[in-house]
Amino acid sequence: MREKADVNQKIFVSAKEVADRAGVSRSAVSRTFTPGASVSEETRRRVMEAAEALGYHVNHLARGLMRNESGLVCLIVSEMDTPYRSSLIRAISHQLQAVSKIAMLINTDRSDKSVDDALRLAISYRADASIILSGMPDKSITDLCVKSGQRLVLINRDEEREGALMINLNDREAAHRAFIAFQRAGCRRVAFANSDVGTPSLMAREEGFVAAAIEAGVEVIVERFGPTRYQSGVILAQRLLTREARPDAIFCANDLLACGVMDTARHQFKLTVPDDICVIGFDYIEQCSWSSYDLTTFAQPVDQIAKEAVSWLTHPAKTDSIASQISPELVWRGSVRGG
Amino acid sequence: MREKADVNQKIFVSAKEVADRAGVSRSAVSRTFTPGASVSEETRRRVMEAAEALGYHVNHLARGLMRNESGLVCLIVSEMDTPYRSSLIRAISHQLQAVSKIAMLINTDRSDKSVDDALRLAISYRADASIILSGMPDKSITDLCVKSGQRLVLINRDEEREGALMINLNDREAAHRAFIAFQRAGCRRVAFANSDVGTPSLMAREEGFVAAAIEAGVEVIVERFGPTRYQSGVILAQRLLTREARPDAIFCANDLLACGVMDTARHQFKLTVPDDICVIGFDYIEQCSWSSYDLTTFAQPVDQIAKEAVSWLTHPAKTDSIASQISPELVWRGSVRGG
DNA sequence: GAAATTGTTGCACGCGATTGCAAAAAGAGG
DNA sequence: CCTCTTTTTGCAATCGCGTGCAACAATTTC
Repeated sequence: MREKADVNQKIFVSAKEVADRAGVSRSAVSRTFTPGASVSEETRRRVMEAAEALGYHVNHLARGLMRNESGLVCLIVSEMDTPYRSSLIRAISHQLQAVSKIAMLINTDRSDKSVDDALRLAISYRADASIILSGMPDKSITDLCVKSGQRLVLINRDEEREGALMINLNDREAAHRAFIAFQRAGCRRVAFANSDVGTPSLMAREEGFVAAAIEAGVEVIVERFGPTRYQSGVILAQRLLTREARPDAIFCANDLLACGVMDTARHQFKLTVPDDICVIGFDYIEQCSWSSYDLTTFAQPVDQIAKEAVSWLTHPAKTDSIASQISPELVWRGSVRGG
Repeated sequence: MREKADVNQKIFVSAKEVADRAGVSRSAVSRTFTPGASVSEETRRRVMEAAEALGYHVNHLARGLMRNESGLVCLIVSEMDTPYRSSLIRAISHQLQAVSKIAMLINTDRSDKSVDDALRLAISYRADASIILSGMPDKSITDLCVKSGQRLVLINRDEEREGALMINLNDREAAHRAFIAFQRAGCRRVAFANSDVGTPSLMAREEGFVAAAIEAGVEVIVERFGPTRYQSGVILAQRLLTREARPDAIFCANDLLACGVMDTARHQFKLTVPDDICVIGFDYIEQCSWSSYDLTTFAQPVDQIAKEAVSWLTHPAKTDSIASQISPELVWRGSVRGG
């Protein structure tokens, strides 16, 4: 009659059944699985035995309904197969598991609307918190989250949101250091290779770099193209290196761009790094340590970011909205002269 | 008094409140948000209006409790920041979202016990399904999953489990083709570079390659070391290339190893690819297309895998356990002569 | 031995939704 | 206008669990 229901029928064993088998009340079962509840050693043993035999597991959906705490944390992210993103996700979900929470993964496209939808989903699932790695949701939605008592963490999102924790890198300052490094290496013509997506942190790096150059009275070439991926780095390098005044130093908005730039400089333009051209990246993805690149870059401390985010989730908020500033460490490798 | 409760207090608006505001019964609200339920146009409008004003969202926890269908799908995976894994996760979570399901991410360490724990968690959350990308859970647990009506998908896991869908690559056959490719390129001394973790698919590649060589009456060198990462490739290359009879062709168990092997062959041993040595990888990670590598490799069709997995979740099982065999395509690039 | 204290246990209610059922309302047909 | 059919609606039961409350048992104290 109802074949669809038949197939999807889930028959999990409930606390009632365990109680019957153990010869105790349902409350006893519930208390056995509630840390800190009052149960005698004897009943606990019998309950555990019955639970084991029947394959009982507490229903976290129902528990979440009662406790008003689902244990779910929503991770909102786009292009999650990118090296930096995936390592951040890994770090976060690892930290979450350490405090018995569990990550729900939602990937979005570029649009802010899809981030809004993701947050709505988080609300529907009564997620304890949402961590946003990409895009920027509408204020009305974030307000609803906060009002509903959901925690909110924005990573490298720049824009402020009441009641949310914001973890940001000090992009400007880092960019400044990149410029100094180029100067020390004796570079004369510096350039900045950026994507054209214009996210706040990328723009901050650009602005910081340009500002440092202007401050030093040096001209700087800025080129922007495509998403922050390898292929864009290829195009950017082609544009930069065919210029009349060829740059001898390129600061790239992130490591993937840098890889594309380096490969193109070497293979297509037959330049050597760092003798003909110095390159600095940003993120500290694993590939940069590979001997084909050996890229000097700024390290985003993903573990620290993850730890800060998760520990804030488990601790009460101190003020209305908190900002955490992290200074990325410049990791010296072979793509810049000197060091 | 109870400061902790205060802080974690979540105050979501419930269907009751919406009903009151709209002047209808709770059932009407529920039906408005249940596709296919019978509600008049007028009440639906009033309900939606009230819901909008109050910021109401259906509680999926409670819905899941009633419907016995949480909408959650558990992804169990280790080392998820690895390029191949992260692209597979992306593909799967994307497909899941397309059918209104949502991925919970659990990362495990190497041990099978942690996979067991992950599955137990999946049961606790009444996940509609679990997809296992790493490790192999105990049969007692998988049986419990299947008995409870939870769907199970094993990707590249080899070992059989009753009631589960198994998606496997035809590793042996692919390895055979790799050997043929080397022969066509005129290679004389072939080698296989493997990790020593010994997962079924890696071993299948090794066995297939060795079998093909033996069949052709050619000797083959096999070296195993470490996890399937770049750094292991470096070590493997050092071991292989310092041998008296230096191989002129290396089939690597996966792309990361291949990258390490290539870099080491070039930079440390000053060999050129593919003239001095040919290399073939496995997985088709993005890095292999970078011009520093330009690696000939077997493409794991992640989108196809994801699609098969998810479509099986939404369709009734036809038989007890289903196996799907996929033949990876050999993508020819510059790391092998000829082609 | 009685009273006070401490520790367990079961009952019953509530969490926020879905849904079968029957009553009420609306529409159709003559 | 009345009857028959079709929609719409509200009531109440249900899902699996947590927990306050009161009853009860065990232990301590005087």
